[in-house]
Amino acid sequence: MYVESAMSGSSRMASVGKPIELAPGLELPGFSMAFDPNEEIFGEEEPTDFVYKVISGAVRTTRLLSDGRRQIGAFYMPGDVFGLERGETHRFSAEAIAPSEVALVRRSALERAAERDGAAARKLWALTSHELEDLQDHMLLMGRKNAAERVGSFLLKLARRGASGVIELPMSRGDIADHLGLTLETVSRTLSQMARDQSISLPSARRVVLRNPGALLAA
Amino acid sequence: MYVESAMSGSSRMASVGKPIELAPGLELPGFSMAFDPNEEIFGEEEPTDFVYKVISGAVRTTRLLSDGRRQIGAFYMPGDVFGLERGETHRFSAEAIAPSEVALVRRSALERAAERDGAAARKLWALTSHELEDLQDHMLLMGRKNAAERVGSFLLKLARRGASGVIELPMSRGDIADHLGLTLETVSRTLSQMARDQSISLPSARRVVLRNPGALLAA
DNA sequence: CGAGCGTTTGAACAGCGTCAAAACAAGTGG
DNA sequence: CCACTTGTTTTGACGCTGTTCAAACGCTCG
Repeated sequence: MYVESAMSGSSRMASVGKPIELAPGLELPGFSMAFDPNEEIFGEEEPTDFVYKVISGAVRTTRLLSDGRRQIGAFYMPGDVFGLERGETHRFSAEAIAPSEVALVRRSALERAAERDGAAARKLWALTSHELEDLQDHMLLMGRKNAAERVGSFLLKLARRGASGVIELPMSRGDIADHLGLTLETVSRTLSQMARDQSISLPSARRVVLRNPGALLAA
Repeated sequence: MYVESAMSGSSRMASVGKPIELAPGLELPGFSMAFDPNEEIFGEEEPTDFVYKVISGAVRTTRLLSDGRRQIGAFYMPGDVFGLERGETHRFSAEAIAPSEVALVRRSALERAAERDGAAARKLWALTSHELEDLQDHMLLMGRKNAAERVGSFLLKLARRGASGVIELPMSRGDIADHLGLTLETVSRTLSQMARDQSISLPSARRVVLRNPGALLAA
């Protein structure tokens, strides 16, 4: 969808002018919207009019090759900011994975804040920088790790944000596969194998408990 | 090597206090150094005291897994800035590929400039942002493209910067492989195949001429 | 001319992908 | 409450792409 056209009169806008905290100490006026699973939040090539933050639910950013092959750039969980780009148009599309509430801040508001306030500018740079660091880790994963190492690294990364030892997976096997550069069958097989090895347990398909995190470690 | 310790009295410092143009309209005082092929410019975990710019030659940034598997993050050609990170220590090491001259600018000088001048801060953000975009393309390449598509994309990207149709490769097959997530044998075989198909010609191992760029295109 | 790398090529192998089917979970309507 | 539908996950059998191991080739530079 294209937000500009959906904005006026949409019943899905939860509120307007609410302060949104994009980073610690960086609050800007914005509003929030609700999205259903698989609903597009913004599309590739659309203008970068907004910056987004996940309030609840989960979001994926995706990129497609002309023949349909898909790469998921990242998953965003509550508190994460996404869609911050310097160019005029998005290079990824973003979709809700689960029912999600997403906060939107106008890019123009952001730019004015960065103009006025050096500290705000630095915080925005930090957001981009952090995304870059994540991607650098991911590049090593995709370039040089095997299937078990990829899935293991993915689980460990998820575990790091969730405080408890139980990981709730909002995304499907196919989403994980398209994020890790594998097929959904390989992801499923790898998880089954890890469960057989007692490295994890799988109380249900979307729930993982780490039993032996060390066994998932690669480098 | 660790520059701080090598700086005083080094005969390799070509000059001091020279103005270095990190981005169009962003000049900062710095100095330049010469590096031999395979010589380390900075190491993983070293403090991020400098930002670097290739004057001549070529540079690679690399990351290692504990068992020696290597991922090359990017190749930097004359005019490119590298080593700009927000954290206190580098997440990659950098080595010269060919005999190279590299300009160094103190990070502290950079930070003072960004503090004073909003435009300078924005240019630094743009550098990080551009690196992020490159990496996003690379992620799609590594996650979803086959060997021929990876090598093809790599050649097309190199061709885009060199104005002429002839590409000079400063890096080895092994370097290309570690950048694309392949083995050096696969890179070599793929290039040979492309030459057989008349998509390229290989006047020498380190020189590629694009004969049919369209055939290299993937998506 | 010979030594030492880097590159090319070959043959066998393995990891992951593809295709297919069955099992499972969740929601819907009778 | 159960039968049915739909989408997701698991599992199996097989094949291909890219890796591994190995040898030959060809630059480049003493």
